Order: sequence, then structure tokens, then C-alpha cells
Amino acid sequence: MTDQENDNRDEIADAWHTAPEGSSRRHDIRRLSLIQAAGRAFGRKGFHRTTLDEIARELSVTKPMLYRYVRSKQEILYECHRMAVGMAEEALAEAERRGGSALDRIAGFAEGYIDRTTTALGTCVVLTEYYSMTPEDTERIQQRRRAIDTRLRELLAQAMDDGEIAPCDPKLAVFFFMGAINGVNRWFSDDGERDGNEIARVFADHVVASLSPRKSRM
Amino acid sequence: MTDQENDNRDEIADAWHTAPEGSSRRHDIRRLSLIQAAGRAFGRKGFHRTTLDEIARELSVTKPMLYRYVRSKQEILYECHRMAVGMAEEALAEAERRGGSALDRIAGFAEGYIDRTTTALGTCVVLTEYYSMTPEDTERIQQRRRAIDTRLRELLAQAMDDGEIAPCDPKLAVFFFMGAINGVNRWFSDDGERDGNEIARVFADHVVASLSPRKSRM
Amino acid sequence: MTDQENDNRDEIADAWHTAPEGSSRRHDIRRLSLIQAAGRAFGRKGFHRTTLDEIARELSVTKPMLYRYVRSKQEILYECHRMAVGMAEEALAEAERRGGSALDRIAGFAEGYIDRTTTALGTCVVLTEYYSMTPEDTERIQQRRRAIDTRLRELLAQAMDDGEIAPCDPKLAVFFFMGAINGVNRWFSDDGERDGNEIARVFADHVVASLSPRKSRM
Amino acid sequence: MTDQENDNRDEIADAWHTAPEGSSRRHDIRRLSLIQAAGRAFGRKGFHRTTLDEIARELSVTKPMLYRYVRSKQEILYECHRMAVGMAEEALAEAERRGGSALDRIAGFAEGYIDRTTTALGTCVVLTEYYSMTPEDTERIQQRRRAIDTRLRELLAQAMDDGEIAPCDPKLAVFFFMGAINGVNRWFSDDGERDGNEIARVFADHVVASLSPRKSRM
DNA sequence: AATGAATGAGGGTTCATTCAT
DNA sequence: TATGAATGAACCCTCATTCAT
Repeated sequence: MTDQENDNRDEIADAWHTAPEGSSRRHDIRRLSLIQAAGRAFGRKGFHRTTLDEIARELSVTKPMLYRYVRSKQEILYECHRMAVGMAEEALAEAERRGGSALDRIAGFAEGYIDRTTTALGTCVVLTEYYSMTPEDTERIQQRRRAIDTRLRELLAQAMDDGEIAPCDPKLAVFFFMGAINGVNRWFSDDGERDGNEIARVFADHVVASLSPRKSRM
Repeated sequence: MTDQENDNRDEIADAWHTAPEGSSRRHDIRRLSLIQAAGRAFGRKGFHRTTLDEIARELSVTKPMLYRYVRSKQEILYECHRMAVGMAEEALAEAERRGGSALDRIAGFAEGYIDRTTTALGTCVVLTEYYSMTPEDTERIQQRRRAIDTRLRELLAQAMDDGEIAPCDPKLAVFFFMGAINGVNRWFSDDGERDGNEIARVFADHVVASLSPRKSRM
Repeated sequence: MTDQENDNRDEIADAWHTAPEGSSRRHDIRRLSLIQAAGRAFGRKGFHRTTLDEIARELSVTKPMLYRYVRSKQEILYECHRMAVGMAEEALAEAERRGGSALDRIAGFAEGYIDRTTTALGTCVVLTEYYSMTPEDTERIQQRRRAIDTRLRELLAQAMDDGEIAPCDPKLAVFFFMGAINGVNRWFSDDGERDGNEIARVFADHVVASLSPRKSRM
Repeated sequence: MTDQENDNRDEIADAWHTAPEGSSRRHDIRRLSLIQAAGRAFGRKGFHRTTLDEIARELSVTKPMLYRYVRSKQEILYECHRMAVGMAEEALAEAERRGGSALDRIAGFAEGYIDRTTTALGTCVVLTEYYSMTPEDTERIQQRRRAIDTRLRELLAQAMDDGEIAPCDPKLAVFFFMGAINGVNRWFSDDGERDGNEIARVFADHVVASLSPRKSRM
């Protein structure tokens, strides 16, 4: 493998090919590369318009090779969703760990979630094509999404009780800002003028603002 | 056609079959029904998982029949996007016509847009599957979307100048609330507990709030 | 379609193409032709080595056409087995209807079954590749096969009780002559020197003889 | 290799792994184990549904290892057929060596053949999937089968001449009882209630009976 | 106007086989 | 000797699209 060839590959494909030989970790690294390359392609072209041949080509491998790391195309999509919802769970857990008021936690979650989904490794995987998954996979993912939604609504209710924010319908409010947050991956790109952290901060502020905090907070 | 049969069809399919015979408008009516039925299916199952057979079945017609009203499946998708962006343009035009401050216009646009996209006939067509259109179609749609975005940013800048809202990055702010608005169609359903008008009002309030209006406004 | 082309097709393919247009029976005729052509090919090359392209070519149609008549390749195999076991059931029912001693019925079954499976339309479908069916399909077929086996064993026991035949293990005896009968389709061919009826008669005699009837019968 | 591991392997796999190192016979032993393991799998699942991975797994070796002992999967099938026809030849030769009347020899052949094909090592290889072999291999096997058939027919003619059995069509008679005999491997299993020797004896009796021997024989 | 029939093109998946180590 | 890795070839199946009537 020449340097020239390396230059034609991107970070993800590189991770695949530079995975340490023989290591038992290599399989995990390659599997992750595969998920990421696929997720990025899914984001660009959608699940159905992305062929396994294309994914293989992006990784500079052959199509049957992919089947050493995943069982089916469906499984790739499921793993993408799993990574995405996992990032949301992480972000929420971290925000809770850091403590603070209910509104602080919501803001922390928003910022942490966007941070994760806009990193090179995460940007690819936030998807909304639920309908392309099997019903079982969809249910598994939705269950975890619902758990997060539920916790966010509780925090909203708490923030209202504490007088941090004006009264509102918690369900719709969560839908509102989660829509905004999940929309990021539809226009965000690594090479844009703004990096993910900046967007995360700005959006977290908008989330807080959208909940009409009492002036006292300002 | 018996009444019995009619009962098994919904509003959209009915429009197709009750279109006045011989009228030159019949073609337009049926074409619209087709777009709507297709758009609704696209929203439920995605573009690629929706087959023309299904669309035809929903309209109680045969598949080749569809080709008398559209040239291809791609064209149907394009028309869906055209309707959606058209609703946004209408909502913006109406808000501008009604006048008021820059922030008033933004709020008016948000409410009007959601109103339109959540009606029985509109809810189906708000899509985000750009990647399933031809590049040319995508460009045509994006151009109009960009025009709206541009106007919204101008209004935001104006609102800042007027001291209506706190300073912010207009581009990101528009992305923020447009993401929230476009997200509605992913969870909204006709038979939900809340109707479209209510959501439109609540979301418009969140949009305004997210822009951190000065207290004086409150 | 010219006569020349017709000459290049066989009886089964012809049935497909001469099926009366528009008739609702056409679908049934073609489906049957498909099953038969496939069954014949399965008999020659085995299930897995027979491609749908080949079956389609034998019928002078295209591959996707086949899917208007069956849901999958597996279904074709299942239908072949269904036809085969159906012939056995028919033969048994007919033999029972005709009455006579237990041994008469067994002989009648043997002759009737071979008769059916060696006709132009039946010869193709006697298969033994159970392992290529889904477990569910296998179970459905085996259930019916077992019912026939059970009845044959009962008849054998009866024949022993009546002193028609010498004592023997009914289970093994049935395995013995059913093996011989099912083996026919492995070497029988339409254009052989002997026709099916003759084979049926000869084999039925061997079946009776193999059960060592008492001399009194001779 | 620990004893523990040995416990998880069966007789055939064991033969492979305990083959004496360095010995030139090791190659032969392993090759035979491979054929037998494969044959057993072919009998259970059919040729095409049996993958080399499965065969390798049954032998607790890796797939490329197999290629040190056979040139291709086709060759394995050919060897299975060679073993099976070899058993028939052996059984016939033994029956002839033992002498006796023509009918005695036929009975001896039947019993000896079933005996061989139902031993643990032989049961696997009696196959009927001719169509999965190359035409050349098929021809080689068929040639030997035909030689056996021819000799059996001669014996039948002799038995008729000698008045041992009633007149019959020798060709069909051989087809009859060979069908029954070859059918054994489709339902026989090592762990069944009956062992091979018993079946061989019972079936040999049925073979004799099926040829309607003159009463004088009884 | 309307439809049943037909098909070309393309994608996911499997597996025998080879190669580098 | 032994094996993990890699791939070419083939097949089933789907579906948008067209044609004959």
C-alpha cells in the first residue's frame, strides 16, 4: 500500500486499513469503520440509495468482505441508530452527573448531544429513516428514545415547578427542541465554516431561550 | 361505483374518483390526489419503500393509470417537495402581507407554515429526502428554500437592529427553528390528540422565545 | 408466434402459451405449467442447481414473469411436494373406494400412485429433497406422508390378521415398497421404452409379492 | 488438544485428529474422514446446502485445510459416490464368492449392501444426487452401477431359468428392489431403534419375496 | 380512457476457492 | 503445516416502466 493510495482515502477508510493486524481489536475497529462509512453514506443518499458496493468502495474493500463484520445491510442501519441513541443517552447521563438545575441539565444535554453527533465519528449516524428498519429494530430504538424523552419532560416539569421557565406543554416543548437538534445532521458537514462545538453552544442557548426562562435567570 | 365502495376510500382517493368527468380540471384534480396520496405514503414508509403499486391501490386505480398523470416516480417526489416549499412561500408571503414587526412576521410565518403542513392535505408532503430527487430537481427546490431562508435571516437581522431580540447568529437561528418546524411532520398524525392549529400556535411561541426577545416585548 | 417456435417448445411450455387469454383460469393453468416445468428441472438437476432463469427459459418467458404466479422459489418446491403427496392421497383414497381385501387395497394404491406419477404431468413432481424446503413446509408435507404411511401399516396389519400375508414388521415393509415406488421417478422418463401404466402394474405385483402372500392367494 | 475437546468430537472427527503424525498414511486417513464427514452432512442437508465451512467445523479444522486433501467440493461428492458404488461392488463380489443359487446371490448382495451402507462409516455416502456431479464423474459412477445392474439381471434370468422364481421383467425387477434398497439411507439413522443388520436381513427377505420364488423354496 | 401483461436493470447475499503469512 | 483474510461469480428477488389491447 503506497502513500499515494492512502491520500485518496479518508479518515474512516484509513482506520479500517491501518487497524493493527492480528489484534482481536481489529475486528471491532473495522466494524466501527464500516458503520461510520455506511452511516455517512446513508446521511448523504439515504438508506436505499446507498448500495453495499458503494460502502465497500469507500472503504477500498470488496462487498463480500463487509459480511465478515455485519450480518446484513439492515444490521448496519440498526447499528447507526444504536450509536445515535447511545450518544443521546451519554449526553443525558453526563448532564445529570454534572448536576445543576433542571434547566441546566436540559441545556447540558442539548450541548453534549450535538457535540457528539457533530464529531467526525458521530456526524454520520444520526438518522431519521426509522421506516427502513425492521419493526423489531425500530421498537428497540424507539424504546430508548422514549426513555430519553420521558426524562426530558420530567426535567421540564421540574423547571416549571421551580419557576425556572414559564409554563408550557412539556411534550410539545421537547418535540420542539429535539426537532431542532436532530435537524442538525441534515445540514451540518465537517468541512463547514462552523465547527460542532460552536453549533452545540449556540443551539443549547436557543433551547434554553425557547423555553422562556424567567427574567430573573438573565 | 357504489356507496359501499366509497366508504372504503379516504378523502384523497375520493377526490380522484369524484372528479368531474370530461372537465379539463379533472386532470389537475387527479394529479393532485396522486401527489397527496403518494406524499402521505412517502411520509409513512419513505420514498423507496413506497411502491407505485401501493399508491395505485390507495387510490383504487391501476398502476399504469398513474402514468397518465405523472411522468415518473421521481416526478411525484419532486411535486411533493414543490408543494411543501410552496406552502412555506405562501406562509411567508401571508405573514409579510399582514405586516407587523420583523419578529411578528417570523412568528406569523412559523404558525402559517405549520398550519398548512398539518392539514389533512398538506401533512403528507413535507419531506426531507432530498437525496432521492435528481440533482436538478434538488437544485430547483433548494433554490426556493434558500430564498426563504435568506428572507428569514433578513427579518432576524432587522429584529436585532430594532432591538426586538437579543443578538444572535441569524444563520444558525434560522436553522434552529426551521429544524424544529420541519420536524413536526415526523411525529404529527391526523388522529393525534392535538390538532395542527394548536401545534402551530405553540411552536410559533417557542420560535419567538428561542430568539430571546427583549423583556420589553413581554 | 410461429409454428416453428412452437416446435421448439414442449407440452408444458405449450400449455403456458396457449392458455386462453383473459380467462380467470389462465392464471391457474400457467401456475401449473410453471410448477411442472420446475418440477421436471428439479428432478433432472436438483433444486439448487436449477435456476429460475432456466425455468423461465424452458417456458419461453422472462424470470420476473414467474413471480406473477408464485411468491418464491421455495414455494415452487413446496407445490411440487404438495402435488406429489396429493397423488399418493388420491391413489390411496381411490383404492379404498374400490374396496377389496387389505392386500388388494395396498396393491391398488401402489398401482394408482405410480400411474399418477408417471404421467406427463406428474412425473416431474415426485421429489425427495425435503431438506431444501423450509422446516414449516417440510412439516406440512411430512404430516400428510405420515398419515398415508400409517394407513398403509394398518392395512398391512389387517392383511396379516386375515392371513393374507405372512407376518412381518409393518413399518419396515412399508418402507421397503415405498422406497421402491418412490425410486421410480429417478429413472423413469417419458420417452423410455416402457410406459407408466406398465410399470405401475409390474411394480404393484412386486409389492404384493414382496409381502409374501400365502400360497392360497396364488 | 485436551481430552475435553475430544469429548466434543465424534468418531469421524476423531479419526482425523488422531491420525499418526508424519506417516504417509495420515493423508489417506484424513482424506477418508473428510469424505465421511461430508457424506454424512450431504445425507442430512443435501449437497448444495452443505457448506465447506460446516464440514470443516465438524472436523474441527479450518476450511482451507480441506483443500490439502481434496481438490474441490465436487471431488468430495464424487468420492462419496465412489465409496457407495464400491460398497455395492464389494457386496456383490462377496455374495458371488460365497456361491449358492442365483437367488441366494441376489439375497446375499442385498443384505451385504445394506449392511455396509448402514454402518456408522458407510451410512453417509449413499447418495442419489447424481445431478450435482460433473457429467464426467456421473458417467464414471453410472458405468459401475450399470455393471452391477447387468450382473443382477443375469442372476435374475438365471433364477428364472432354474425355476427358482416366477418369470418377470429382469430390468424392472432390479429397478424395483434396488429402489427399495437405495431408499434406506433416506430414513435410516444411527440412533434409530433398529440397527443396520436387522434392516439388512428383513430387506433381503423382502427382496427375495418380491421376486415370487416358487413355493418349493419355502 | 384504462388495464393486464411483461421485462430490464439492479441490489443483497452466499459460498467455493485462493493467497499471504 | 496451517489459517485468517479476501474475493469473483452467481442467484433470488423487486419494481419502475412500457406495451398491446
